[in-house]
Amino acid sequence: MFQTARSTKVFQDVVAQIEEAILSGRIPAGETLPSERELKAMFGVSRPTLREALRVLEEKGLIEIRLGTGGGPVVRRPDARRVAESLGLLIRSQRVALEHLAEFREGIEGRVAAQAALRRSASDVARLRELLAQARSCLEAGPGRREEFLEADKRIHLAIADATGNPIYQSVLASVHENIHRYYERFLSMAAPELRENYEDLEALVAAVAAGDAEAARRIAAGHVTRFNARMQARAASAGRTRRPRTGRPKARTRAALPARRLEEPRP
Amino acid sequence: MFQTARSTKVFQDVVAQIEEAILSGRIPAGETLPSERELKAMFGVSRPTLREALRVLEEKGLIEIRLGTGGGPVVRRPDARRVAESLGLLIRSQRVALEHLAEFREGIEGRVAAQAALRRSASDVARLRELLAQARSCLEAGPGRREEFLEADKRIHLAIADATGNPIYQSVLASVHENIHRYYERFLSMAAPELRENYEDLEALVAAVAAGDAEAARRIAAGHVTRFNARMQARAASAGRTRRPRTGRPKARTRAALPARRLEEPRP
DNA sequence: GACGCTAAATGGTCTGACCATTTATAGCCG
DNA sequence: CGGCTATAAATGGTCAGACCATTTAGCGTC
Repeated sequence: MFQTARSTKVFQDVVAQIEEAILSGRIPAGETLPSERELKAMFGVSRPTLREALRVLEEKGLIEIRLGTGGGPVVRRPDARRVAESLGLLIRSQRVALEHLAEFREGIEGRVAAQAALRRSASDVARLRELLAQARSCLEAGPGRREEFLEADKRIHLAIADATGNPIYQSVLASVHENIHRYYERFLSMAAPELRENYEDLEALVAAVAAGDAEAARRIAAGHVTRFNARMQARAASAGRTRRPRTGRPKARTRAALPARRLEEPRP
Repeated sequence: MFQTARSTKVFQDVVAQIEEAILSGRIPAGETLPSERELKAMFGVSRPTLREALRVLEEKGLIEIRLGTGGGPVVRRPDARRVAESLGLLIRSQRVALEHLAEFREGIEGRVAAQAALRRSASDVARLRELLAQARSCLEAGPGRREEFLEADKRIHLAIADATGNPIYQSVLASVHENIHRYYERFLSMAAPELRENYEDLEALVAAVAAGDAEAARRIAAGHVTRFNARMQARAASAGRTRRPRTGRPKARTRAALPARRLEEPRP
């Protein structure tokens, strides 16, 4: 029923103590922790052990390690990137198909647009218009800047999420877009008429958000995403079967032969 | 514009290579990687360096390290726990307020319920009814099992997310519930009438999902969550100001004095 | 055949040294 | 006197080899 209370691993104890000190606010963001040599003495552990602990804290986004004189472990405030990264890992580990991502996005973008319309500030609107202008110039520049257009499209969606003022929307939507663009790029449409239609959606969307018309923003965003997904899924279908998520967990316990070996030159 | 391509840190290179091997599927989940001593030879690095890399991979949820003979680094499939944890870190570091979490949940639960209604299988329905019965018995047992009732409530929501068949809904909703219960537990209502109302919502929700009535499911779920949030926020307000997220980033660069020092006995 | 013990494989930790990077500072030159 | 440069010091990054702790597989005994 219960696990052994005290962890047997020293580095976990170090992680826990430093994490607690950071999360409790005893060590504020921006503060530099003592150097590794000092910390090792404070905790009574060896340097490799301490470094494992620092690596874990770094991976959690709680500290950032700077080199050189005056460097050291600096306390950070965790941001949305960690959430996006772990969500991305989940998606990449082949448990999430394109349809899942698309469906999820459809569910969320409308809501985000509506909230953004209710809360947008003047600077949000200015930023959106600026991005829209960028997108337009990319579009009119022809095929050479189509990649850039898709990037601007993404930025507009993320700027709308920012306008909601809700960091959860920001990180979740960032994760979704990040993963759509990274792993399904080959299915994004580059045909001119479709890109133009896309652009017109965005223009209407920004207008609705700027006007504070939540219902219109919701409707336009939902329609935009639905069409976008339909096109992408059509291309995915014609390009062959989309990989389906696997189920179950293999129980094999053989040793894996790690294929690549790029770092094989030992130092003299 | 560009960063130096090759990372200067050896352990990052090791992380990247193993991560790529795992995510590309070359090493499937369940497989055990070579032992540390073998890996260190394969990559041409020292053991501490290799171990830092393994710690990072473990923290990412990509491997799990087992002790003893036949142990070693075992490839895992990342699950929602990492997402929930990083979201929790975001919340605990005071950048996410209760309102943000509540708002996000309101946006997603209706959609989840509707999708579940469209796709639920017989076994999903059976599981929901079972959980509902548990919740009811907890409710009728009186105050002593109210914690348990809230737990059952959570499980019902997660079971509905399971029924959608979309792993993104599952992990995102799991993360939200996890964090609501961990960090806002003191604001959850324990009053009998409210719990009963909660239960009745759930009963109606399960009925709608079972009947395949997506629109009803959506409406009931949305209302349920809205009421739940309103109650929780009322309690939070009366218990004092909800902590607001801070903005900006302190730039102070002094050395922090780490207060605690529990591991101070050096080994003999 | 069931049980317990032993040994081997594996991760966990320590020590101390040296290398690489960054920045502060002192000194030089204009 | 001011600005630039070279040097040194502080700090993280890496290495090497050793020993301890834990777990399991395999063997032997009952």
